[in-house]
Amino acid sequence: MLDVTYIRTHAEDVKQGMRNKGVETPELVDKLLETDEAWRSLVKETDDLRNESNTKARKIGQLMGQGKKDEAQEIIEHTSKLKEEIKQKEEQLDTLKQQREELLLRVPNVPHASVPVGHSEEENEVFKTWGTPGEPEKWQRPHWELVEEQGWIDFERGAKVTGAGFPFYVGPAAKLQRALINYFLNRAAQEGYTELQVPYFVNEESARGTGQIPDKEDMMYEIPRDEFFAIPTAEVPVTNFRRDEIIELEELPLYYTAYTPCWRREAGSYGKDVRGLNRLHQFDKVELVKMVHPDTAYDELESLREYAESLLEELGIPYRTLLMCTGDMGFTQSKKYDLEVWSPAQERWLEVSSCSNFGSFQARRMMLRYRNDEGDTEIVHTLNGSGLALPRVMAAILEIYQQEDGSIAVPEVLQPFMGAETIQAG
RNA sequence: GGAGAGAUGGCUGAGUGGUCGAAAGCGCUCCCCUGCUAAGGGAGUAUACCCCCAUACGGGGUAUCGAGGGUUCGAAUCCCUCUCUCUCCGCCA
Repeated sequence: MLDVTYIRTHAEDVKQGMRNKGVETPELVDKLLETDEAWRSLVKETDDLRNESNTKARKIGQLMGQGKKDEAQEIIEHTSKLKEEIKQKEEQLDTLKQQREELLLRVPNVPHASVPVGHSEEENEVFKTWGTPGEPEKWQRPHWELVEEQGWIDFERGAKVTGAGFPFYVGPAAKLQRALINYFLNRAAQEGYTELQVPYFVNEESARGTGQIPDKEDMMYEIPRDEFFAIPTAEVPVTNFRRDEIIELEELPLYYTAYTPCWRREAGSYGKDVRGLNRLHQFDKVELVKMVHPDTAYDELESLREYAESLLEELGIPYRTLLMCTGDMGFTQSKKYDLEVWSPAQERWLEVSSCSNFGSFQARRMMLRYRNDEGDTEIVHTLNGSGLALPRVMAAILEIYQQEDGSIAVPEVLQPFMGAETIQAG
């Protein structure tokens, strides 16, 4: 959610941002400002009436205290019309306020000046490439074939027990996954992130806070009986962790990390894109969240990106970093990088991390604030990134570190966690 | 799951229909006093929104005492619904 005052004073920038992102129509801004104007004048009228009513009530109280019942009674008789008026105004006010809110929620975040303008993923900028995306060896197999043959990941039994996209990881694959989680969490701790263990279900307010509702509620699994949502990413509980709080200046910046499973309905996905570990309904991820001073937000985005990149470099996985163009970056972000690893068997890039700056967009909706030098409250800026999403990293390892006999050379940094240098093929 | 108690400002905690956005204490900030320390005195100290004035400062108003609704001229205080917390019992990793 953007600041209305900002929209009022920078209407043209906001409209241009919308055009660049290709969402909604700029007329939305005009309609919003109109509604806002109407709402504000009605607030004034209503508050004035309420003031009158309060003044009278106070007067009555005084008179009663002095035992002047008759005089009090006289005033009381004159209040019924006022009461009715207030009630009417309040109803109108409710409607307008709601309209204003709805319009406001539909205005996307404005892209940062450094973001390339574009309409589709083709116009994303390759920001960085690391390592050599290799040609597949003739014996090198896609990860899904290998894991099925070796019994390391059991998609079929997962489908039996729950459904498609809910695999079992068995033996060495389960251990490899745990090794990655531990590695990522330990590295995040070194980097200054505070580790959180979080609820895996959230209520509607939290989903609203990070913007899954009203925009993307179809992505989430719902537990209607208890009115919970299964988290689609740890971003939701972690960012909401400090919702409705005022953070002292000295506390900033706050870095949080959490490992969680993530559940996504991924409605409408099928075909070869979702084979194996490419896309699942349940997957594991280590998430990174930053709450920072507005002045440092874009620097924090760079360091977040660099940190996520360093994980892939330490694992020896070739990757590239994309700077997302305006049309491909999403509603809530002002700037976003995607990290993609190379899958040699599929000869394609797979997204394993997305690092975003939301500016004040999320925090405003959550009333996540800090107290500045002057003691005034201001909205915190939030960022997040994956550090990293597990399945595709695992897929990359299973392919890149695959040896001719089907065994897997364990990346050096994971060996302490695995207690072995190789995962033997059976 | 059953029975009961409760939810007030950064914290503790008063307040059961009228001048209460809320006593008091603690904490915090500024000032004064004392040669440092301790003690003491004074002032200030919630959040959001609207309006005026004005790009600083300032002034006025509205709302908020867990949330939402209701009664009343007037609600922290009375009524209803919900949420959460605590105690006891049951169950349980």
